[in-house]
Amino acid sequence: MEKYIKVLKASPLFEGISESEILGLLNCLGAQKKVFQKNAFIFKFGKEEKCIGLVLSGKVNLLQEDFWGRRSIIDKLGASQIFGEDLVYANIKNSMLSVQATEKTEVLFIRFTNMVSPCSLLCVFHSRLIKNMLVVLAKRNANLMQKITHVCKKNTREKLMSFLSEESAKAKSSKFEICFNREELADFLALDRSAMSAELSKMQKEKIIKFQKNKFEIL
Amino acid sequence: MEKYIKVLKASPLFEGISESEILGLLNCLGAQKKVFQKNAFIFKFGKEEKCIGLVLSGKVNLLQEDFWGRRSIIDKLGASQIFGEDLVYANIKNSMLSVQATEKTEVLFIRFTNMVSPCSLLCVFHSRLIKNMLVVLAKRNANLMQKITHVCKKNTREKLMSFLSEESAKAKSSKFEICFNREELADFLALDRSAMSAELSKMQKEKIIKFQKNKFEIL
DNA sequence: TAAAGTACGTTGTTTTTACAACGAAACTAA
DNA sequence: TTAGTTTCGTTGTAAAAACAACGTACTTTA
Repeated sequence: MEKYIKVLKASPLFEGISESEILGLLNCLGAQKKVFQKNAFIFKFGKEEKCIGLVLSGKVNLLQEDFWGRRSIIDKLGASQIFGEDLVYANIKNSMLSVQATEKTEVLFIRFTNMVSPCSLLCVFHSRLIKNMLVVLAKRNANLMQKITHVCKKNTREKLMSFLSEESAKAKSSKFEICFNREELADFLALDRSAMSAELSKMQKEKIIKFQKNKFEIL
Repeated sequence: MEKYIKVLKASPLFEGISESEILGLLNCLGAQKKVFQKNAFIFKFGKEEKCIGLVLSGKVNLLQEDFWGRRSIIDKLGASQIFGEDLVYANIKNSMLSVQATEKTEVLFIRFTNMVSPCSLLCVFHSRLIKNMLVVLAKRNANLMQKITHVCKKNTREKLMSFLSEESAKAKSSKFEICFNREELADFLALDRSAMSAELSKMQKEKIIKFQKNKFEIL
C-alpha cells in the first residue's frame, strides 16, 4: 500500500494523520484493494454495502438510475476521494446510489464496522477520523446543493450557465476544463444530450462562450 | 427553556442526552431564542451565519433563491429539526441556503463556535454531540438525494409520481397528507404551478390518484 | 360581515424541449 | 490501415412545459 501513500495522505479521510500512521491504520480498518474495469459497477443501487470506498486511481461516477435506465449523475470522483460515507451514519444498509468506474479504477474498501467500533490502535485516531468524516459529509452536502442549484434552473441555457459559472469559479479563471463528456454532462444537468449540444452551439454563435471538446471559456 | 424540553429531547442533536443534561448544555452552547413572523427570513443566502438553528415551534422552508427571485425549496422543517448544520464543518462562512418561516416560528440559535471548542461541561457531551451531528448530516444527505431523484425525472407526471410515491412510503399508507401547498410543491419539484395543477387534475381523471387539498391517495 | 387577499384549477397561446435520425470526426482495436 | 465504435453536432417534427390571464372558493382581517 506504500505505493499509494501520497493518494491516501491527500484524502480528506486521513487529513491530519501522518503517512506512517495511515499505513498502520489501514490494517485495523481492514482495508482491501480491488480493481474495476471501465464501466464496471462498484456499488449498485439498492444492494447492501458495508464499505466505504476510496479511489486510489482512475475515476468514478456517482449516479442514480431509475427503473428505465435513465441515469442522473451526481458527481465524478477522482483519486483520494471517497464514496459511500453516508451509509455509515444514516442508518441505511442499502446504497442510495450506484458508483460506476468511467475508466480502469483502483478502489480501497474500508469496512465501516471497524470504523465505528474501533480497536485499540484505531482509538488513538478515532476522534480525528470522526472529525474528518464530518467534513466529508458537509462537503458532500455542499456538493449536492450545488447540483440542485443547476438542475432546478428553468431552461437549458440557464442550467448550462449555472454549471459553467461554477466551474469557472472553481478554476478561478474564465478558461477551464470540465470532467464530463457531453453525454455525462447532459445526465448531470438533467438535459437531453442533443438539445444541450444545440444550445451550446447557439451560445457559441452568440459569443457567450467558446469551447472545444472539454475546454471552455466564458466570454 | 423548560417549556420546550420535549421538543429539545426529540431533536436529533440531543439524541442520547437526558432532559436535565440538555438544560445544562444550553447555557454552555450559548443558546438564544428568537421569534419569526410568517414569511420572515431566518437565514438569507450569502449572509454570514454563525449559528445552528433549532425549530422550537412552527415551520420553516429551506430554499434557494436565484437572482431573479425564482426559488427552489429544498425541504420543510418542523419542531425539533435543525438547520445550518453544514456551515459548521464545511468551512463555509456564508449560508448556502435561505431559511424562511412559513408561519409564526420560534427558533433556538446555538453558536457553533461553542460547539467546536467546548467548555468543560460541554466536554462531557462533546463526543455525543459530534456523533449526533454525523447522523444529522448523513440524513440531510439522504434528503438532498431524494430531492434530486424527484427533480431529475423527465416530466411533470414522473416528478409527481416520484414525490407522491415517496410520501406514501413514508406514511406507510396509500393515503397521506403532504406538508406543501401547491405553490411550494411546484417550487420543490421545479415545476410550473399551473402546469402541475393541470397534471394533477389529469391524473385524477385517469384514476391514478385522488386528492383533496393536501390529502392524497394513490390508487 | 364585507372586503381584501390567497390558493387553486382551467384554458389557450407561445416557447421550449424531447426524440429520432443522420453525418462527420475522433478514437480503438484487429 | 481499415473497419468498427464512440462522441458530438445538426436538423425537423412531435410533444410538453412555461406563461399569462381569469374565475371561483376559501381565508383573513378590519
